[in-house]
Amino acid sequence: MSNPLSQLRAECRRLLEEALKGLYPDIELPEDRLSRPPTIEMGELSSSLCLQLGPRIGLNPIDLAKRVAKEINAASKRLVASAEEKNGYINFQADIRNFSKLVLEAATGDEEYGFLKTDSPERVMVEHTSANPIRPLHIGTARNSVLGDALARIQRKRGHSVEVHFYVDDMGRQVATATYGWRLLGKPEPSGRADEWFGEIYAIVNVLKEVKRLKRELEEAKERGDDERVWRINRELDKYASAANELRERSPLFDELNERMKSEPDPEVGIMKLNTEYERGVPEAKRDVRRLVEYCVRGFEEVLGELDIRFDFWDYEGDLVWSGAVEEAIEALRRTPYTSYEDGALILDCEAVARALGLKERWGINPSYEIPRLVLMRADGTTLYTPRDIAYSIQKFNRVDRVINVIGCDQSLAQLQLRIALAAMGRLELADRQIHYAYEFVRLPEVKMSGRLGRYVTLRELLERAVSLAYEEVSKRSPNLTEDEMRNIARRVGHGAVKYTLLSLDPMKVVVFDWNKALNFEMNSAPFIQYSHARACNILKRAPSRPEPDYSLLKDARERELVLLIAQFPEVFLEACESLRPSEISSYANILADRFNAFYAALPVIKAEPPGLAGARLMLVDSVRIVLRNALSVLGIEAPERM
RNA sequence: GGGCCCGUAGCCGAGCUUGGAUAAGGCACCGGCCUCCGGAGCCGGAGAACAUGGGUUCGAGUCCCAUCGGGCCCGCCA
Repeated sequence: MSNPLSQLRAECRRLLEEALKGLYPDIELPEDRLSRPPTIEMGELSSSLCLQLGPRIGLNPIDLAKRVAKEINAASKRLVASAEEKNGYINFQADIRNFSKLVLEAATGDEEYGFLKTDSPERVMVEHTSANPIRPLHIGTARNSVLGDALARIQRKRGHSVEVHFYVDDMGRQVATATYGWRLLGKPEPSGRADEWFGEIYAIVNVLKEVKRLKRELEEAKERGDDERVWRINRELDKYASAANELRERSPLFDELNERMKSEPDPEVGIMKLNTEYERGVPEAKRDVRRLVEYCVRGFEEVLGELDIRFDFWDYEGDLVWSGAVEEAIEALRRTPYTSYEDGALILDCEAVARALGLKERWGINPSYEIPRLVLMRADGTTLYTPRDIAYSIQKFNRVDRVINVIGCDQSLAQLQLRIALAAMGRLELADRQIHYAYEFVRLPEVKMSGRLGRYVTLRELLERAVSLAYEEVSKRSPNLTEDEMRNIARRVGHGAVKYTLLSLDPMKVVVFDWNKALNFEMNSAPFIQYSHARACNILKRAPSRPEPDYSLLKDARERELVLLIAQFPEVFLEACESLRPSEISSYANILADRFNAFYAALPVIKAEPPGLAGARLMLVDSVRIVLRNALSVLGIEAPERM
């Protein structure tokens, strides 16, 4: 397992130290992360050490740098060829032969090049997606899935033992609403995609129910002559009426549900009753709700499976309640000094916990911020979402050492309260080892996406469009492929494009969804990187032989740039892993593909003369191939050899 | 009202964790490139008071404070 750039770094560092200590024996050397100079012509690595040290020892930084460079050039070196002062920096030029040999042999000698293994493997859990079952997966939840999947893959490649969990939210009113509607219809088998079919039922019932409620409130407001309220309710009503129209047009279930709900006295009450029965474990409620949820969950499994995103466990919230785990957690909290009863409900004073245990300081929370209290149990004894999640967290740590929860940033407070509850129970160490990996939402250009109103671009729709677009391209560009091959490549390219688009953005930035951007197959996209990979494969396939490489001939700036980039990959992987940022890898892969294309256009490989140069360039191409493939694979994106 | 996050060319966006040289790319726009390994490509051009105002520093897109604009949260919802 090699990290060639770290070897170059170590040598530069040693040369710097020796030179400085030789000149100024008493000098103290600060940390200096050698960085890359602006252009490769200036060298492979550079140090700004003299800029820092110069003023400290009363010397012009440029003079100091010049002296140090001179010392370094006189010393004996292996990977470094020379050092040069420029603007107070010391720029190191790598020894082309030794460094290229080291890098290219490391990359081509290891199919797993770049995936540096940890010395201390841990058990890591990634919980991701965990979308509400009655809402089909859409482009917003896809961001969660793709990020979670990439994080899990990265941790796994790092050598941790990773398990991926989906938390199935079967307890909510939303699921009860869908089940209520399904029962009204006489519980027919779903037609078509189960998750989308139930999603429609949910949206329809919800919208009809809200319309009914608003109409009633409107009458009351009119009677009271509350004009402002009448106006507000009318506005709300408009919103639901237009959503109802959209649903009526889209779904054949609308009219039937509308008809049946008319004879229902109060759907709200029916839904609440079902919800309570489910929590208590009443057999009929359990049977119907579970069946519906399992249909939906299988739908999720299928779409995500298409994207090669898989889960090791599907954890049902209901099971936590029925097993007594939730009750146990609440009971443990009740025995702490931080809870009290208010109107019969059990309350956790989060602010008191934070103060008593110094949590604000520990977790960098603004000291003047007063953390809102958390209701642990309703007056009627039924449970709530966050307390159930507390019980879930405790269970998680029975299995693993570290937890990454990929959950929308709207859950930040709930996730904080959860960790505070863990701390209150004396499990501070668990709270510290649980990360809320937050991400922002994907918005549609005009309206906000809303499952409640049935407004979303489903993930399936997105994937289908991406794949069909990719198919068009493939059939145009590679008409000699068989139908099967074209379909297969279109799938990998289309899915790659969607994943890359979601991964390459900063998770904390709000995304406005745009078909053109999501289906961009040009620069800075998965297809662009995949295409570069296919080109590399093609050269290797066409090369009649592999001449003995003469690495000293890789003198062109484009070649040096590629060698350096390849050397960098292990560090990029490590950084992406430690900082939990898959976009490090996607942007790196894009740059590597970009530079490879420049190299490809300018310099011949197979026909390069002399043969030693052809051999060295073939090693370079093979290294690029391996690194591009590995970078994509750790993001969950495939790299076809042809496209 | 309080808290968290975001604000970089017409548009999209990297860089901010760990301050350092000329602020990367892409789209759109303009001009070139298939006698040579795949044009989903390459080369060149034009386009930026890094939201605003202070501060720290030899040095700030990056750190600190304030202001403005946008998103999210502050439920006995999930």
